[in-house]
Amino acid sequence: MRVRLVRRDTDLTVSEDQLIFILRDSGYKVTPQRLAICNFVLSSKDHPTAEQVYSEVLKKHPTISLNTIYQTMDMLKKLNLVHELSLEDNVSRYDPNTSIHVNVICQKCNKIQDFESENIKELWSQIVREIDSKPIGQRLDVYVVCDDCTK
Amino acid sequence: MRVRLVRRDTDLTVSEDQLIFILRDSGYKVTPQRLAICNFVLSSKDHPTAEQVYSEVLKKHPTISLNTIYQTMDMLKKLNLVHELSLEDNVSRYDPNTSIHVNVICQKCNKIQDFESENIKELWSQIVREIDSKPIGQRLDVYVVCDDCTK
DNA sequence: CTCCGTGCAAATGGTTTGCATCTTA
DNA sequence: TAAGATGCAAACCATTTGCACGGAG
Repeated sequence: MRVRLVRRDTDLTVSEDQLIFILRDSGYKVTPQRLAICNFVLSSKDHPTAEQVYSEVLKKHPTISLNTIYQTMDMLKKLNLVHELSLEDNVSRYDPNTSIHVNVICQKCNKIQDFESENIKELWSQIVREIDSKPIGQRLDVYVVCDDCTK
Repeated sequence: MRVRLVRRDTDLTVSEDQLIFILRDSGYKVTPQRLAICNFVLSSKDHPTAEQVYSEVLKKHPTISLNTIYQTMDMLKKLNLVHELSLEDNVSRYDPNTSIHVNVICQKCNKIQDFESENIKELWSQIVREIDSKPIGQRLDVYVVCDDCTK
């Protein structure tokens, strides 16, 4: 029997109030730019690159710079609110899904889809148990050719 | 009970004769530079960067260029004799172990250790079975702080 | 008022490209 | 001898750095 898998349909995004608390609590200042970047990235169902975050946030903040994007992504990484995925093109994607899941990545177009399930988490924990080390994170990729690219 | 895990102690490296056959068979010409690069990378227990391959091969081929390293690594990728691992520093490492295994990666120094076992392969195949796609590859990372960096 | 964040510009550095020369088959 | 490989140099481009100004606390 095949388990039906859904892609992250539960919304794991923190609310803006929660976010503001986390930032202040960690010693980061709350600025309109940071909020705009965080709102976009943390609610994204995609895995945007810095450039994609930039062009999106640019709509509301016409003077924002890529520098600020990178700094904010660093902050989000430190707060463990996003994971960074470096693909073979050596461009980083940012994933707001920080729970254990599988990235299904198209080898042609680099599109990424997340899959998670309790069963995957259980099986992965068995794998980790075999390895004699204290894991502080993981990355599980499956490479495919997606439907669009198969055509 | 903990399964004892060893790092790739079986030598999976193809012999030079096999390699030469594979290259010719795939339409690639056999050159001294290619053989030197392949010999080093394919027998490496490490996960060298292009720069590291370069400085190693430079000892025997003082005029070799980075260009040739990159081209040869592309060839090895196409022949599925190495996997490319892009880490968060956006520098590619090359892994001659192309069977299913876990990369144990130190977050501080980026050192990589491979772990493989039959049990891991079995558990991973169960995870893949859950995902409705035809995998053409995978990448399993566990992030740790290695012993050296803990000190 | 102080420190941190922002944004502009310049620098960095891994990787790619163009091209003339050389080598393999 | 023709197609492909090499090596030099220049280009590329994602990311980082330096720094003066501005806004948050």
